[in-house]
Amino acid sequence: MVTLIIAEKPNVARKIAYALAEGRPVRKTIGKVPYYEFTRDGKRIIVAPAVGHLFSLAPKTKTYGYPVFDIEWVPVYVAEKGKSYAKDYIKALATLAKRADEFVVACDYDTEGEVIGYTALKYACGVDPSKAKRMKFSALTKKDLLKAWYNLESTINFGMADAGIARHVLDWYWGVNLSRALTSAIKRASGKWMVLSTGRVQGPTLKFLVDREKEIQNFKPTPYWVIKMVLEKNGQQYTAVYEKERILDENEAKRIVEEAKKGPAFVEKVDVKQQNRHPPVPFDLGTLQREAYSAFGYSPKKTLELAQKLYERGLTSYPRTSSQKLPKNLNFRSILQNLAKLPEYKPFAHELLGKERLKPVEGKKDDPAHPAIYPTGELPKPGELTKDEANLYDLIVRRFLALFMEPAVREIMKVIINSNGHRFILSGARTIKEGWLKVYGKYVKFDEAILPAFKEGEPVKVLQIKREKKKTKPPARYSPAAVIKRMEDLGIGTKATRAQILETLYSRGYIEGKKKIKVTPLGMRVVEALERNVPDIVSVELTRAFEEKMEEIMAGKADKDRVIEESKEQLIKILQQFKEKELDIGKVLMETTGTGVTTSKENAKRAGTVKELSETEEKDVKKTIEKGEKTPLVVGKCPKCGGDLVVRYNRKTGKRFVGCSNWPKCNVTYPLLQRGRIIPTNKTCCDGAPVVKIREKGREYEICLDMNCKDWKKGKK
DNA sequence: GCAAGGTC
Repeated sequence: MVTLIIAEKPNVARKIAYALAEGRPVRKTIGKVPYYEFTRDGKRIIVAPAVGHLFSLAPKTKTYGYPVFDIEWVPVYVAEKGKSYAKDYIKALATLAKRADEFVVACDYDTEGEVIGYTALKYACGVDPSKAKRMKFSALTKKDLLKAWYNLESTINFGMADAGIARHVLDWYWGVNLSRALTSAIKRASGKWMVLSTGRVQGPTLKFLVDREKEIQNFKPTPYWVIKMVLEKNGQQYTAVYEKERILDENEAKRIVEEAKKGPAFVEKVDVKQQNRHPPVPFDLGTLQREAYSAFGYSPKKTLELAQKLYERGLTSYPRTSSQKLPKNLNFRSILQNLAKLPEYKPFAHELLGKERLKPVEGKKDDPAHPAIYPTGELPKPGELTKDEANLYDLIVRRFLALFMEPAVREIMKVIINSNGHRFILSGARTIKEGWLKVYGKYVKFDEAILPAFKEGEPVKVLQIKREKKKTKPPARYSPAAVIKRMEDLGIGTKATRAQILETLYSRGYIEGKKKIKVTPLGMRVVEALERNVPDIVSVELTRAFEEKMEEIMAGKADKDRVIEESKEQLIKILQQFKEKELDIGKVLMETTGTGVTTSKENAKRAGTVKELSETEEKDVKKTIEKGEKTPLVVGKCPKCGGDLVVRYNRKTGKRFVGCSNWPKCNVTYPLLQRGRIIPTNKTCCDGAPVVKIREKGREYEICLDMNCKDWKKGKK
């Protein structure tokens, strides 16, 4: 009797073997693939790894046309270039399977893990997946793994496997067919062979970049005035700003300056507050990618590659994680003792080792498969790391050290100066206790604006009061790190794929610019063509729909094959229509000459149907505004233009929503629940989105108006 | 030669 345990990856196979073995497991290899042999309770056990997906979907016949739905599972190295390493792993599993009579899947307990286990059993081991058992664990500790071993599930989770398989097939159907359709369209119009692509994640990602591009192209700067007061105290000059930060009317600005100049100016109020700033949370991959971008300018892809290298050298933990929590049983002291051997970390590590209790801060996000990224305590040898690797290592180590340190204390000072009835605000801020900034201040900067002491009622020596003309600025272009964040917020892609998908958009020629991403005319046209003909593929709703289907399959409420069949029927219709218009679509895609600057109206015109809808909608909103709702309810400030966010009603549907008072100059809107009374709260959440209180019969709750808010469900309590 | 998802 020999049991073969299949792990998701080599590193996990090793951990499982060491956890389950009585004594030391024996490490052996087949080719380059390591596996482990040992006994437990008299039972002979082998643990062998997959390396992620060993099998992938591929068309049965090698034709280049579309639609194509006839696909099958093949080894990854057959379907994709550069995956030859997988060959040895499949071979090793096949060999070991011959020696085994019992099979246990021990991949990550999620849909992808279930697919990895299922396909490995079926296609590498040549066994019936329904004969295999399942080890189910959420941490790779000895305790958890032993518990999982003694409480084996009698089968793998077929609901999960089916949901995962459906996800693979649906992504393939939509992505490959529409990519072929786009490629074919441009070929027919231009005669040129040029690979175009789209998919469930690429589509919406390119779409939000295009939306931003259009906002920038259509942006009309409006002038505004800022009034400043230059004053002197103890021989030093300071600048206070008028309480209303933006004045849209020049005459009003002039008047305020003239009146304020008359004086006398005195200190009306001094407000000094202390604020605790807690250390930042442990790194999940997305947060690390953003921080490395802001600290070193590394692209998300580069950061993942560097983190992978550090992980392979054993210096830091597994990087593809969405957790912001450290393992509960991690030996913090021993890691700190090791880090103390490096002179740059010695003082911080020693300070922490002097503490009685080491309690790191943790973030909200969690990941069943892996903890947050932390230094293992293994140290790099001198000269072992490249400059980039050393930078990232330093970032990870300092973040780790910061987690255990005291909060920083900031003093925030606000001096209100009154001059002839007009108020100016002089703001100061300084760090009065460094806390964790000692170790991490290198990577995060707080403003230091130190003010002298002011007394309420004291006269102020004003040197100058002036108005400055400014212009509103268009919204900023996305950086690669900001794209990853937006994808995270939208819930598209995964921590391991987002960076790669962004690279794909670059390589297709849809976007350009290393730090400030600009959509190329081609990228604009691709979104136009898709929006007009296959709006689903540029909408995040496709992901939502897939997720719903997968939930149903997992719960046994839907049948995998039925779901696949429905998607196929839907696609057949879409692709047929696309094919009929292929030449025209190709011509649109070719219109990539000129400045690339088009108005949204022009784009809408080109895109056809979109135009009609949006114009009537626009009119409706306009009428609603013109009609003048009686003093609309203000629920907050517009995060984009500073206007008022007010409750509005769609004329046609009567439904309420929140919009910016500067419409149509500003297009910020938020959806609103249709029930209950709206009560403003003065609070904001996601990127300045207002939080409102909803009062219904018998209950009330606060809610962030950003639908993608992570606390949405929680806030609803 | 196209997707998105694992992992090296």
